[in-house]
Amino acid sequence: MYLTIDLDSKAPIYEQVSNAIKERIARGDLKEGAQLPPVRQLAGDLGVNLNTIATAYRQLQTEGLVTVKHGSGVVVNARTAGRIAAAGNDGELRAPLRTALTQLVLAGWTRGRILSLVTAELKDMLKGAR
Amino acid sequence: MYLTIDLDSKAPIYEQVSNAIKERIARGDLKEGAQLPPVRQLAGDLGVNLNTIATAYRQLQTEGLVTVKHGSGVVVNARTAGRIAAAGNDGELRAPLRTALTQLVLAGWTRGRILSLVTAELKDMLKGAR
Amino acid sequence: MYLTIDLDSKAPIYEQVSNAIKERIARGDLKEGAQLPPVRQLAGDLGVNLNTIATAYRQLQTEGLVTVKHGSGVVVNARTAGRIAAAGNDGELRAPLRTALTQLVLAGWTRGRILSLVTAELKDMLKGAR
Amino acid sequence: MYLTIDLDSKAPIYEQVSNAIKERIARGDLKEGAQLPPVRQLAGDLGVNLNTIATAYRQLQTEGLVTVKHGSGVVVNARTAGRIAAAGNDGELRAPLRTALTQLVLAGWTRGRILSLVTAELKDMLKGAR
DNA sequence: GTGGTCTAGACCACG
DNA sequence: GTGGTCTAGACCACC
Repeated sequence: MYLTIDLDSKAPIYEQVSNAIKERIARGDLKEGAQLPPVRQLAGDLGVNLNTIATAYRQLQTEGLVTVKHGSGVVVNARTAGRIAAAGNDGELRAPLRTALTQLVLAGWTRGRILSLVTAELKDMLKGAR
Repeated sequence: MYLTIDLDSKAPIYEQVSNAIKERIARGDLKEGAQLPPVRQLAGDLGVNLNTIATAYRQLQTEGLVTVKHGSGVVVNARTAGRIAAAGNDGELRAPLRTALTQLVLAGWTRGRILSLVTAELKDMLKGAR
Repeated sequence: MYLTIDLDSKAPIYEQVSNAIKERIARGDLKEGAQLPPVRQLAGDLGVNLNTIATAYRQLQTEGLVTVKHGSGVVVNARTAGRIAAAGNDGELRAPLRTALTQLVLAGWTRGRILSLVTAELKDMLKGAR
Repeated sequence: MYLTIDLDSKAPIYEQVSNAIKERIARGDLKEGAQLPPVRQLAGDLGVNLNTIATAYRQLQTEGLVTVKHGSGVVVNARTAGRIAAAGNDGELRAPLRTALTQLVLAGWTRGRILSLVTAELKDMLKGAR
C-alpha cells in the first residue's frame, strides 16, 4: 500500500498514517472486508517503526473503522452512518473544519476558490463510496 | 475576551488560543488596530498560566497577524493577502481541509449537509472582513 | 557540544544559544544531518533550564535550519540559499551589520583592522561550508 | 533631526534611537560640540514617549559619547579612541559583528557581496569623520 | 530514550 | 501598566 506521509511534519506519524487510511476508506478505495497490509510490511514500506503503525491501526480500531483479528490481519468494517463514536460529538467534528477554513481565508483564498476545492474533494471522496 | 478552550483536548492550549484568535480575526471580530487583552488578563480569564498565553501571542506574531509592542500591548495587523507565508505551502493548507472533510464523510454526513456547513462558515468569516 | 554563553548579557540566553548554533552551522561545524545534543543534556551542560534550550531549538526550527523529530532528536537541515526568509527582509539583515560596524568605528578601530577581522571571520565561515 | 526608527521592531526603541545617533556621530554628521535636539522635541518628532528619548540620551552619556548639561542641552563630545569604556571588552564588540555576518551567510549572501557591503558602509562612516 | 507542554512564581525591561 | 525571560519540576506524547 502506498501512502504519502511527511516524516518532518509536526503531526505525529501514526496520525498521518491513520488519516491516510481513513481517506482511502472514505473514498471507497478500501471497501468493506478489504485487508490492510500487515504491520511489519507497512512499517517497512514507509520506513518507520513497527509501533508507529501498530498505534495507527489501534486508533482505526478504536474508531470502529476496522477490526483487528489476532493472527489473521486487519480488515475494513462495513460502513454505518454515525459509527464513529470515538470521534466524539458534533463540535469536535466541526472545529477542525473551521480551523482549516480559517487558515485558507487568512492566506487570502477567495470564497470561490475555497468552495471549488471543497466540492472537488467531496466529489472525489463520494464517487466510489457506498 | 471570551474564548472557548478545551483543557482535555489533545491540542495544546496555546494553539487552541491562537487558533481561536485567528478565527476572530478571520471573521472580522478583531479588525486592524484592535488590541488583544493583556497576557495576564486573558490567562486569568481562561484559568491558565501566563506563559501559555504568551506562547499563543508569540505564535500569532511569528505568523505576522499581530504586532507586539513591548510595554504597550498587542495589536492586530492589517490583513495582507498571502501574509501567512510562514504557515507553509499550499499542501500544508489543503491537508487539514481534506482531513476535516474525511471525518465528516465517515461520520455519515451527506454532501449537502457538509456543503451547507462550509458555506455558512465562510459567509460568517467573510461578512465583516475586508 | 561546547558553547559559550554569558548569563549576564542583556541578550536572552535562548537567543545566545540559537545564535551560537547558527554560527556552528554557518561555518560548517555542523553539517546537514548532524544531530544537536538532546535538550536536557545541553541544558545540563550549560547549567540552564530545559525550557530555555527548548525555546532555542524551536527558534532554529522556525527559521528552517533544523528539523525536530519528536521522539528522536533534532537534526540540521540541508542548506538552501535564501532559506531564512522568515528572518526578514534585506533591511533587517543589514541593520545589525551597520550597528556592529558603528561600534567598532567608535571604539577607534581603523578601517584596516575592521576589514581584516571581517575577512578572517568570513574565511572561517565559508571554509567548511558547502 | 530626522532618524529612521521602526516602532514594530523587536529592538527597544531607545536603543534604535541611540544607535541611530551613534551612526550620525560615527560618520561625522554630528561633530564635536554639536547639540542634540531637546528631549521633548525629538520625542515629538518621532512620536514616542519622553522617557524613551531620555533613556537613549542617558545611554549615550554612559558610553561617553555626549555630555548632558543640565538646563542647557546635550552636546557631542570630542572623539577619543577607545573612549567607549561602557561598550566593554573586545569580545563584546566582536560578537555582534560575527552574529551579523552569520545571518548574511545563512541568508545565502556571497563573500563578495558581503565584503562590498562592508566596505561601502565603512567608506560612508569614515568619509566625514576625524 | 527523545521532545513538548504546562504550572507557579520570581524578576527584568519597556513606555 | 505592559510583555519577556527564566527556573524548577511535573506530566505527557512519540518512536
